[in-house]
Amino acid sequence: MSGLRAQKKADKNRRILEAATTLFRKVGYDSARIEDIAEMAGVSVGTFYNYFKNKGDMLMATVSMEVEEVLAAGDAIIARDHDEVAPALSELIGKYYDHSLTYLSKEMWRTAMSLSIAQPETPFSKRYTALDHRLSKQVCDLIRALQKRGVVRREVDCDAVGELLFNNVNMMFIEFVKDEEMDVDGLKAEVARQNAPVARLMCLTAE
Amino acid sequence: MSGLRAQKKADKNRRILEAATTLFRKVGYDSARIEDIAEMAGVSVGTFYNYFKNKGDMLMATVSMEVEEVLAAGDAIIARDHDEVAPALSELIGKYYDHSLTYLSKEMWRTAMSLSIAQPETPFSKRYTALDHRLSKQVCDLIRALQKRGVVRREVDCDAVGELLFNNVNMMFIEFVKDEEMDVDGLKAEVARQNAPVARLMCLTAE
DNA sequence: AAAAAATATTGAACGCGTTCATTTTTTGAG
DNA sequence: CTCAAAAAATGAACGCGTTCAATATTTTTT
Repeated sequence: MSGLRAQKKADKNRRILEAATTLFRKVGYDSARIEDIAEMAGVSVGTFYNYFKNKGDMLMATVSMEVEEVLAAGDAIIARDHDEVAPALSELIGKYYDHSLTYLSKEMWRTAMSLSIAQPETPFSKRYTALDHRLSKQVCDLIRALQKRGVVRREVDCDAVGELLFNNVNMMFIEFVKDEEMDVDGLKAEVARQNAPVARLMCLTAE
Repeated sequence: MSGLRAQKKADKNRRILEAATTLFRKVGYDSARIEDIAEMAGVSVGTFYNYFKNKGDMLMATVSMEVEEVLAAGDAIIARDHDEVAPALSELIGKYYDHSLTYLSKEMWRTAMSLSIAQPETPFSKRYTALDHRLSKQVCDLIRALQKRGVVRREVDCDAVGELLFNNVNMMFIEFVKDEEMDVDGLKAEVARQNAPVARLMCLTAE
């Protein structure tokens, strides 16, 4: 009979997570009170805190899901053969941006980023940072793949350029979520413009 | 005598600002309570809120001072003649980083950045973003100056490259303030490595 | 100078995330 | 089945940023 406790626990975990994501989407992260989440999940406030370290930790589940999916999609893009630098980059980056609002609103992204900067020692921040690094590495991998195919000059340091480009992608994403007016297409266009000179200079063909 | 009110006001403003910055430096931003700041300034909590919109707004004064100074120093660097791209970039960026901890601690930077992302509609965030854009523009100006001198290829889009490089500088600075272990020299070295390929490709001489 | 209007100060109260001592439920041994 | 120990649930209480109705002070009007 010893599965009872574990089963209840799993059930509550799921109910709380469901309630939280529902409320975050409905009223926004800030306006969703722990009390409301707990009530919707049918537990007390104290129980919420037995299951999650704090409110911010609830976001991480969603952020993780988002980024894991986009990483998988990115791998598929890298695996294909590309004959030009700029279009390959645009495709990968475009995938990041297109997918970004699938599970998270701009407000939720702002909160997640804000938390990861404000409290870098928390598990939340560390997981967030780790996901960022995997994305950065993926851009490096794309450049390297292009170099292997002879599309990118042999002497280029792929990691250096990849990190540079990704950091720009990331910073522009911050600008994007800070501005409710800005849409994904505008974002993609701006980043493509910023990438263009580097993409061009990296090419052998542009010689 | 109608100057009485204005004089009292200016005096209180100064006292509150002084108390806040003193406490921020002494015990950190989070641990400095409004109650303590108010007490040290010899006013009530309510009065604090008559002078400042909120706690975060107090940071902006310090951030502004910091960035204004660094912008002035940057202009002086750009005004000089540079014969190579990488060293010129390193000097400007190095100045940004070297100056960054003059008035603000890493924790204060984290708080400022975090606030500017979390609440983009506040005056705080808007002023912060404006300062960022001026810094970004300064990097663009440096590239343009190098291009005018014939050090950078004529066909390069200076704004595109400048924004790209600055966004990397900024993102790396976020990593820097998130990591209490990291020192300025390590930061500068990493950014120089990331810049190197782009700097090299931009050069005419590397042809 | 007194009264009225304008402006500034105040601190108790509020909202909400978080904690923790107490109570309730579950478990396994005898 | 009984009961003591372990685990989980609970909600009142706390901390701190922020608000606001009441009070005090300064300026203007007469």
